[in-house]
Amino acid sequence: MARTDGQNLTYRIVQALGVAIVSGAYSVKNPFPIEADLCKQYGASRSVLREAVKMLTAKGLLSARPRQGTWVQPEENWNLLDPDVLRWLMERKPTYALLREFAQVRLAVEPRAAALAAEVATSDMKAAIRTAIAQMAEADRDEEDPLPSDIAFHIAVLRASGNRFYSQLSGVTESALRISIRMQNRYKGVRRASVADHKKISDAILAGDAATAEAAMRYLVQEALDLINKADSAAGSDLRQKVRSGHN
Amino acid sequence: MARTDGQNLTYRIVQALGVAIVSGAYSVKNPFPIEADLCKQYGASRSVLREAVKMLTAKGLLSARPRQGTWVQPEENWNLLDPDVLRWLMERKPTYALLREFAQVRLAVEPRAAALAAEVATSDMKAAIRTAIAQMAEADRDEEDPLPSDIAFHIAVLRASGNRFYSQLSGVTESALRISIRMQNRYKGVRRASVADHKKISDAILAGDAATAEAAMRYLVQEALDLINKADSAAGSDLRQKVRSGHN
DNA sequence: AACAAGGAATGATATGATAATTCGCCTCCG
DNA sequence: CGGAGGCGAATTATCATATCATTCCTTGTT
Repeated sequence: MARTDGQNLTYRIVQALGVAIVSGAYSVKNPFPIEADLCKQYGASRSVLREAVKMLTAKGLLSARPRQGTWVQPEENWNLLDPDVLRWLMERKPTYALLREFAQVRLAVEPRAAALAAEVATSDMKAAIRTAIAQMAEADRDEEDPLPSDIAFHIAVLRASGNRFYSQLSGVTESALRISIRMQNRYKGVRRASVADHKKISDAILAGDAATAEAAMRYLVQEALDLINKADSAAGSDLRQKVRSGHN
Repeated sequence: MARTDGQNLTYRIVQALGVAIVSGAYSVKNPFPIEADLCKQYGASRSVLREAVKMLTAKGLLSARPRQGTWVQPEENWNLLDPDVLRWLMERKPTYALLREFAQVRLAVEPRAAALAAEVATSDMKAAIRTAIAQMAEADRDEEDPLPSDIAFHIAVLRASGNRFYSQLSGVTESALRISIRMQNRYKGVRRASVADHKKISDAILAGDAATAEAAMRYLVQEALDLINKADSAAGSDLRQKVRSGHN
């Protein structure tokens, strides 16, 4: 989907400004520029620039008033659950704190989603879950990257829950899961066990066993959360480099 | 906060179009108009109109291309967790399905938030929780509307969790909670018991008892979910009139 | 010192023109 | 007859410029 994928100038500016904002590039010392300056900086007309700013305003990142200029909103007003915002944050500032908080969201939602999926999943949805598991097993056998199928599994479960908010999280989740799971997979021992753990969830869902599915998913996500906490206490809080140096 | 609160023309149009879109006003039979027509319809200039459309695009409601025009995105692409989008949906199309799905989100998140709050809440946050409970009890005694303090309580707990995503939900939640809780409160018997139930959660959080807080919150929200399911099976699926006829 | 008036900075709105994209039609060639 | 290529039109994207509205800041008056 990727609504802000840089086709046209406006979206490229949204992207650039969005990343700059969540990276903390603007502050009291370096306030957000006025329209005229931004136009010069990006070589764009006022229309384009204003439209970009409006999109960021719609995501809660900016606010503007005549004579007062445009300014970055306090972080608590950002729409963290907007796919773009979360992606910008995860790609540029994947702090342990953010990963942990996101893992807590997963811990809250994914077990419930698994339970619901066990109860209401359509055959299409079940097929998607089964496929993801099969590909995970295959990747594990062939020593390939299990990340894509791992993500596909979690997204399939969220969708299969039949809850639109949960499904929504799958979109939000994509980029966050990528970083989150990659981190988890860097521990080979954990990875091997992980395939079996995922299969257990899948089996329970396919069998319509909500309680088992919920418990198994809770175990898996709790494990991810524990790993983040462990890594956090073992290291600093900015893991940009560590994550990027992971394979692929 | 209410970013689209109708101060200027642009935001008024965002509001009007947003409501129209989520209400299903546009379809194959009645496709989304082209810029020129919308300008005429709202008596606005192209700049303003394009900026409004861009904001709705940022929220996942619209998409546009040269020569193809602007069209409404399929519902699964809407940013349901955007405060504006959810508010528009809840105010115009509060179907039982949507309320149920939202209650499931609450069921997933709020117990965890209560548990976290018990562990990490600052004294400020604890004070907010205590205040909300006190006002709830007072409203109950004086036969006033317990809705505002009820909402304040749930929001205070979400914030006290220290998890930014949970806090985020409190903003998203405000309008949804309003409809959700109002519905719950229409049953007087439930309401009376409800104050005690809330107090139990509050006490556990203030005492730092995470497990009890979590269980008590789960019970409360599960009750809300059950109520929605009960009402759903007893009635049709559009409850606009019923909710509006509730007191206040 | 308090207050009022006016100027200036900045976003909000309006208008008109041009560019880019893509769909549908038409023509011309095979 | 069919298909490829081109041409025209529709629609958004971008640019440029002008004016309005809001509000901060200065300045002057009492």
